[in-house]
Amino acid sequence: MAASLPTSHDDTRLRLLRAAGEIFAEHGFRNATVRDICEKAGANVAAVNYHFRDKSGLYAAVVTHYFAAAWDKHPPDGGLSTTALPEERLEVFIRSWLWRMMDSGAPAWYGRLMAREMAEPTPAVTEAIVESHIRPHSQLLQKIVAELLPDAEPQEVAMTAMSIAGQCLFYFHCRDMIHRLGRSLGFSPNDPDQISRHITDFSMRAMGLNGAKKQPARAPKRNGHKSNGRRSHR
Amino acid sequence: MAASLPTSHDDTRLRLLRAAGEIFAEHGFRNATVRDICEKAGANVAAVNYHFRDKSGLYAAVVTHYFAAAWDKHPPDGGLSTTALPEERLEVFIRSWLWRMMDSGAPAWYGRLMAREMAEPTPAVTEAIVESHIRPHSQLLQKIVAELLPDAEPQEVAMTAMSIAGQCLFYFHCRDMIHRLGRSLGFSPNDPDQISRHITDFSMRAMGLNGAKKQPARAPKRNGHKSNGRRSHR
Amino acid sequence: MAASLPTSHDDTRLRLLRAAGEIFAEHGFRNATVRDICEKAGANVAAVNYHFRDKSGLYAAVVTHYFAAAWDKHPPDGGLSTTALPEERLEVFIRSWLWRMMDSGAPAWYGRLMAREMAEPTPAVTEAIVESHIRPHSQLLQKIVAELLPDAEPQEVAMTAMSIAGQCLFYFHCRDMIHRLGRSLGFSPNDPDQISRHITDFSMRAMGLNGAKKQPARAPKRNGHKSNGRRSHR
Amino acid sequence: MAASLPTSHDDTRLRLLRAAGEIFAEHGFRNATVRDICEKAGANVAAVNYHFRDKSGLYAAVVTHYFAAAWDKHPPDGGLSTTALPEERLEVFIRSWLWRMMDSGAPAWYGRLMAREMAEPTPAVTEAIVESHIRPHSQLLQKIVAELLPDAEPQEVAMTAMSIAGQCLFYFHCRDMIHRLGRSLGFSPNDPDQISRHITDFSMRAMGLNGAKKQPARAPKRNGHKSNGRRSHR
DNA sequence: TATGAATGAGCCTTCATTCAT
DNA sequence: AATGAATGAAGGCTCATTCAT
Repeated sequence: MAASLPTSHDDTRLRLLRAAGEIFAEHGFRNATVRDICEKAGANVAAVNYHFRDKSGLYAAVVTHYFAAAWDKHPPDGGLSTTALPEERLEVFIRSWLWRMMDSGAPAWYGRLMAREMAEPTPAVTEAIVESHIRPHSQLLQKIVAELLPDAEPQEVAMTAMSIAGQCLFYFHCRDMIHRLGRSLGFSPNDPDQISRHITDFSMRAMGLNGAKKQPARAPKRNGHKSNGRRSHR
Repeated sequence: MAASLPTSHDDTRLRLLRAAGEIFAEHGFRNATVRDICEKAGANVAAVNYHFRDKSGLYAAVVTHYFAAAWDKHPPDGGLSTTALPEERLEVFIRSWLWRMMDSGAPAWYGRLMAREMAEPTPAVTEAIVESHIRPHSQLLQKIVAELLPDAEPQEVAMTAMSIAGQCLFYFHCRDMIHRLGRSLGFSPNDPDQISRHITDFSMRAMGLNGAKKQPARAPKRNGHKSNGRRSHR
Repeated sequence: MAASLPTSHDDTRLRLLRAAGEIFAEHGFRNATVRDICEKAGANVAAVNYHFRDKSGLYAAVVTHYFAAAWDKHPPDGGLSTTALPEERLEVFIRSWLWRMMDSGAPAWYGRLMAREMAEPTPAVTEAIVESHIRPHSQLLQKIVAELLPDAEPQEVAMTAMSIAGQCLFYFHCRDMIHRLGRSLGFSPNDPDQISRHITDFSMRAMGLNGAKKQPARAPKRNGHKSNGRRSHR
Repeated sequence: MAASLPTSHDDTRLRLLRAAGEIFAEHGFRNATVRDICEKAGANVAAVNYHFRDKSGLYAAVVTHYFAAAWDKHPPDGGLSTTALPEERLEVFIRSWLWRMMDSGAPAWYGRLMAREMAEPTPAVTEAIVESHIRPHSQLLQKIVAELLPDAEPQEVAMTAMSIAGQCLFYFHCRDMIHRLGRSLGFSPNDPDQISRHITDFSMRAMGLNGAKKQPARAPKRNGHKSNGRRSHR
């Protein structure tokens, strides 16, 4: 993960990053305490200020670090060429998004951090993330939708993209609520592949593009392997 | 809004509730300070303790108060009888939800508070709200969807409901992000009626129920339901 | 207990006195809160200030009230004439003291209040109590000792009186500690009559006055009835 | 005493301990304020939290510290071997106890703190002190008495020990009252050696062991035991 | 007469940060 | 390069008291 040999300096830095990831994700920026982070990282109280200048500095480092890691593991284009069919690219876009948010692997805090950033934006950090990741992500989705709806006006494209984004984010923003309502919902969705299938189908039909995959009840042509994180992309 | 001068008849309790609404909505529970709230309310620091026992007590009171106010102003059934057509009821459901979240009238903090509650749940408060409002709301949506898709399996109904909910909440959870991305989106949605029209159409088509109501220019059948509070502005 | 018909005014006053007695005894002056007292008394928060001007005023009233009550119930001279034998008067003095401190009847807080007053004197209150009760009490003991040791110098009389007083107070000041050490002590003394017998014998012997009652193991001539508080005196 | 100017080498921790000793002794646990202590110690308000975690933590540290210091300076056995004569050991036991309580040297707050602890026990602190000091102390006294009264039943031994302990503690628990009553007492005892002589003689006679040592003018056999710290003053 | 509402001072504690080494 | 010690600014809360009715 770190380039060159990890010196003891870099080591402490990394331990802080990891500990901070967990704690920020769990408690949010304000509620997390520097002391807890340092204790978890086995470092001195002053280490944060030393390595990251600031609590905010640490936070920014953490967010960008895990954002990058998650995007690296589950890229939005899934490795597909930009010339691939838009249907395919939409499916990959949605599935990778869900995986980024629900993956419980190393970059597990990506999701929680992103949610916190949205509910309680930290100006400087948000700024950086938006420009480096979120804006391109949003534009990629709009591009795909525009290709799928060549005749639609820009505003319709934008709103369609939002409808898709909304569906994806729902499983994340409302995960606690979903879990809480679980019983009366009848089931609790936790398989990114199943969810992405539903969202893709739902959205395709809504765009009037209900091709052959109309109502297949149980994802027929996508050999139903429980996707284990490190799929083929990249 | 524009709290005007707090008259002596104006209950301190009420002034606190109002001030706390604003401040909790803006800063969240932890970040908000009792001192700020009291100053804004023109009350003593101890007033919170006296009237609400606790900072948490005040918070709970604020949330339940504004939740109730918003639901009163924009009820999810819009006054429609349960025998009304499910298409109509879905439309009303979606529109009232958006209005609750985006209305800038008196219960303007409903939305922000709800978002905060979802991102950083306050166990006791959440519990109360879920049972009194959110669970019934969720069940109402599922009931409507079930009527629209009489042949669908429960799980499909549930996921369809989530797709609809996700679209509605998106405009709320991501409002800051939408605003920030504004330029590259081409437009910034802020008319609950317009948005609700899009979501309704999008979802109806996705359900295979694309009737004659495709693109009817401007809010088609907004006959007299309660959700007419503050409509014309902007 | 109250003279004349207890008006609702006097009634509240008395309820406050009783409630304050319990709470002051249990928590001490500072730790006791006006609110708790009022709540226990079923009175308004402002009642204390209304009836007793002050928290201190209430405290003074409570202490003097229960002091007087306890002395009324267990007077130091036990009703004995000043011409009675000093041996008898010493015995009565000691026994009544222990009863005042250990009686669990109505003036049960006498003891606890007195202890608190000694450990953490409240100047104004102490002043009053000392002059009205404690100084006369101390002088009575010295007078008895002086009669028992007619040849002793004043200083020896004084120190002998203190040795007697110390023994009496021990069972009170250290009651918690005695209880705590209970197991290793082998027994835990709680019978004022038994204790007073021991102290009297111990002190008489120390004064060289070991008359016929030397080592009677089990108080022979004091018909061993479990003294039930309201004995013959007064 | 006379804290002198706190040098920078002078540990903040120690300065806090000293300041807290004085203030806790004077005002008790609740009434003492962290601010006062820190101000007196020339330290920051947060220093208490840093070094002792808590106001309670500081208190516990203070009590145990001064307890240990006082016992070190005036040990209950005075350095005597357990094979020494019980008469001697009793005398030393009593005198060291009085010195611990009345010494105005460095561990001067021992007494006041102990008194407070007894009147208003702080569960956690008391627990520790009882087991480490008080219970052994109590057992030592009982052992000595048992040797002096080889034929007595355990209960008589116990009550005799309490009579001795009561006399010792009296000069301490009631020191304010003694001072207040001073005039009518004729003298005010403040010489631990004189007092201990009286208590020893009084108790020995009460036990029927009035040997030849009646009234030997001045501290008879104070051969080299540690309890010679600050003897000559006053 | 008696009270519910409101007050302001003050307390303990937490926390990010800095300083001296 | 890195740390343990120390700081100061708040923050939530409690409490006795007062005020208007």
